[in-house]
Amino acid sequence: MTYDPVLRVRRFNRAVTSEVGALDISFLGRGRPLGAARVLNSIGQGQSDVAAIRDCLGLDSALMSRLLRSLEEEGLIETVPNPRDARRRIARLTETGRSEFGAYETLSNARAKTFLARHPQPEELLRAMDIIASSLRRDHIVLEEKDPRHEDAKYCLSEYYTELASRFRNGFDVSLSRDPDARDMIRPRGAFLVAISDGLPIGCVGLKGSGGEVAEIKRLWVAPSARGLGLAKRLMLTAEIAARELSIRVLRLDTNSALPEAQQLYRRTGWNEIDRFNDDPYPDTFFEKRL
Amino acid sequence: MTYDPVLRVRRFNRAVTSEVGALDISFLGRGRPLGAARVLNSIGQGQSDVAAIRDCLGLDSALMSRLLRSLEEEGLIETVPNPRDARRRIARLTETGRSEFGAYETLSNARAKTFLARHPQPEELLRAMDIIASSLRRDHIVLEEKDPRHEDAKYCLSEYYTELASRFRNGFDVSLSRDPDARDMIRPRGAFLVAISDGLPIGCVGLKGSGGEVAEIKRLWVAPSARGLGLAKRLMLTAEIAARELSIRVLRLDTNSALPEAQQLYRRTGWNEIDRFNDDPYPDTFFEKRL
DNA sequence: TCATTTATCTGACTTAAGTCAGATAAATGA
DNA sequence: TCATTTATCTGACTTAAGTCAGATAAATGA
Repeated sequence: MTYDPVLRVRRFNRAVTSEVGALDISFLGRGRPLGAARVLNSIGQGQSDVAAIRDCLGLDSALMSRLLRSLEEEGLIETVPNPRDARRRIARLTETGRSEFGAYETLSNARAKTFLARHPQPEELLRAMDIIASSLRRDHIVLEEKDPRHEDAKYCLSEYYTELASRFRNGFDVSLSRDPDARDMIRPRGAFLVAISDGLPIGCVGLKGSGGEVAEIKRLWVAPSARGLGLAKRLMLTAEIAARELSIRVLRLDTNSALPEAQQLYRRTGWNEIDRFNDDPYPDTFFEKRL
Repeated sequence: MTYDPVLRVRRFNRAVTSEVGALDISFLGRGRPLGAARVLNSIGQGQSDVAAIRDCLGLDSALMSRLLRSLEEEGLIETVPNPRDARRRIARLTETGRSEFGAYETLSNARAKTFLARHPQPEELLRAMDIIASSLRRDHIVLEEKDPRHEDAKYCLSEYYTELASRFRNGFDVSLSRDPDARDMIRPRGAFLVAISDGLPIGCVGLKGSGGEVAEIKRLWVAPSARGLGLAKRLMLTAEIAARELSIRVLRLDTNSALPEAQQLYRRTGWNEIDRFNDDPYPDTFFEKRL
């Protein structure tokens, strides 16, 4: 029996909007109207092209111009013409602007911390928040190629190992598995992709090359909060594109029947089951795909 | 390994606020400023005391007065002095106002439906929304005494049976259990409490009386989305208060060791284990509490 | 009884946000 | 080359929201 979904969505909306004081990135308390604070924040976040900021905040050009002037008068930003198109302007923080932006960041972080501290079961709440954020912003998930020793990659891998440990009947110990050398997953031999959603790493895949025409797909993982969004498929296809760029002709992978949804994905996307091709203790099923 | 919770909360905030067009109960598209629409909505929702509306929407009295005038001029509401205090006023919808309020409701429902339809895995998303709404609004959960045959009570009971079926080794069939007569859970013999959070039933408990000094606690259930908020304890204590009002001196209950968190609650709140007092096939542990 | 408090209302403001027309200067493309 | 397009800016507005002081009438309580 399912309670009316429409009622549940509206209840969520009411809860979120009524707690807006705690949730909203509201730029109160620093004596500056919201509009100006939002522009300052965009610039601090790394956006510099005036037209891009205007677009992304949905501001009218007249309003945008005035907000920039007011931030300039406060000494927080400076604008210079774009050297490649003198009609356009580039905005950047001054030293004062940087410290003011930092103050907003500190305030936002503190607010998020207080918010969590006020709630029992913060871990449960966070998991739910992750699901909602990943789903709402699913069209803004970006795949970035990173060094497998990068912080975000290491986070994904550690989550991946934890998940294998909980799903394999006899657990999982990475030291018993053939852990690929990081250099085999960096160009020109291979690649390592991390899916980032609004700053949070939510998935990864490794392309482990050997220098030859055959490479392996390793470490395909999608965060529980981001499942069902088609992300695994996207990671695999992006890894295939990277493989083609590296002149790789044949891809192989090993997997375990304790991960049926992964096998289903491979079968549906042109992979064929082949004989065992290594003596790693964990996998029991092997696939190949010719590019 | 846990990713920085502060980053995750802020990511959620960005996602929710950037999707505000889909989420916010924004009163656009009916040619009326937000302030007036919010007041109309409050009145439509059943609030009538002007001061109460002002308080709950956080409006200044001057602003409130003007918003009421503008709604009156549109012919949507009428205000009359409160008969018990002629300084206060009571606002209510006119016929036109009722249909205009209905239009907002239809719009909000349609928007919620469209929102869900746009997302893959809506059930997963709804579960996460329930968790967040219950947690954010945990101080606004109300316990209401209802007829166990009421829609909300029936929903809670059906969820309760589903949960028992999944947690008991051999499933659960309510027809094999001693299902209490509804009249035994209605005053003056007993009571049935439903916990409502912003319109959604999220928990229940039954007090099954016999007309004598001994009564039973039955059907204690808390929705998965509302666990960890202390709701079970609150339901139990409220049931005890009802029992005292009905001159009940001894409470009994039966439970199953497949529900360890329930047993833990009973032991921590003054219940003592006793011998089996019925031949119901499901319970294996029995408790008593003297009031 | 009567000073004080309370709820609502009115007038006269301010502030933030936003709109619209038109100016200016640079880039674009037939 | 030169009409057209584009990005930004300025002036002159409007609208929504909100503030503050004071008025009015009813309720409250020593």
